[in-house]
Amino acid sequence: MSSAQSASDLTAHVGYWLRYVSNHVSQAFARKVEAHGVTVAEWVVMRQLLEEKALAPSQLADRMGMTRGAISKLADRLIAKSMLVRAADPKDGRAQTLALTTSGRALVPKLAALADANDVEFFAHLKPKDRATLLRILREIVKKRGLKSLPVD
Amino acid sequence: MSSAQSASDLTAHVGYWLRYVSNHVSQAFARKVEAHGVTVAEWVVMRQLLEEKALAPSQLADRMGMTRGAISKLADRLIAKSMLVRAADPKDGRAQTLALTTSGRALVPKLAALADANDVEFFAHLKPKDRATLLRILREIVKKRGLKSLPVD
DNA sequence: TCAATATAATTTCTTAGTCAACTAAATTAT
DNA sequence: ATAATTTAGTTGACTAAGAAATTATATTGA
Repeated sequence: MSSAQSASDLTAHVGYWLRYVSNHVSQAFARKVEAHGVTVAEWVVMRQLLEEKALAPSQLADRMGMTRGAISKLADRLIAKSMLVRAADPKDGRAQTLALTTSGRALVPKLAALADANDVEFFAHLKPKDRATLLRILREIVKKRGLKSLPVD
Repeated sequence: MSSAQSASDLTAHVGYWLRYVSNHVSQAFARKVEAHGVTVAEWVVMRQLLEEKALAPSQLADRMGMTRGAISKLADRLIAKSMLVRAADPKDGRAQTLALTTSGRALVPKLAALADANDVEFFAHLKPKDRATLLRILREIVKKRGLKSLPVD
């Protein structure tokens, strides 16, 4: 008869292992991009802007699951690093638009290579079938649970 | 001929989907425990102490992948909430030991129930075989890559 | 023995986020 | 036409973390 209260084993939870692996993967990637002077969240913004040319802060906030305040400050930092420019929207006096600078655009492929390398580092050793299954299950959860927006951190 | 620089699709990365799902799961859990006035990291500390009776801050830091400074402050908060007590180690004048109070011990099973519910919410709909495969793959990555300590957030 | 070093914990400073209050511009409704 | 409301973005107060400096105690070695 143990005196321990009931509290099921933490490691029985799928969420535990998911967070465990995910956090290690993210931290490893953070260390890689840090060498180029940007954070993971900053990288995601830059990556979005490579595809979209220019976006409103509010659109970035929605896509990334961050608040507008956070994007506002994140943009300030990237502007200070000469990676981004802020411009007034001529159509709407309230709106701003964010776009990559030339040096910002030049950095994205370098960071993308680090993202590729990080994924290889953690997942390339998986058997192709397992890797496909993992992706399928994760996408399935997103779809079934109707998850929206990428919470970057 | 597109003018876009090369930067492979973000969503091709396993790490992307892993973080996407993991962050949603963690945030959902954070909202649940918040109602009881504790954070996820605080919950993990309390959960550890239910099993171990008492631990040194340094041991908690190692297990959780947090710095000693972070544990020091986290313990302060839990002590302020009357969930934990700090005691001097009689053997070593430098050392401290952290243990649950009676109310702390009483709260753990309630939080454990929320952790169970959260896992059900996100993963119960999976086919049993998929669920088992997911767990196996995640544990395999931890083992193969020699990942240590839980980075809580 | 007692000086040098190592270890445990805390504190200070900085960073990056949230939330809520705020400012300015656009839209809606009277 | 203009008052009320909504929307876009920024700012300030606060939170929780990490890194480095600091304090106190233990251990090692000359």
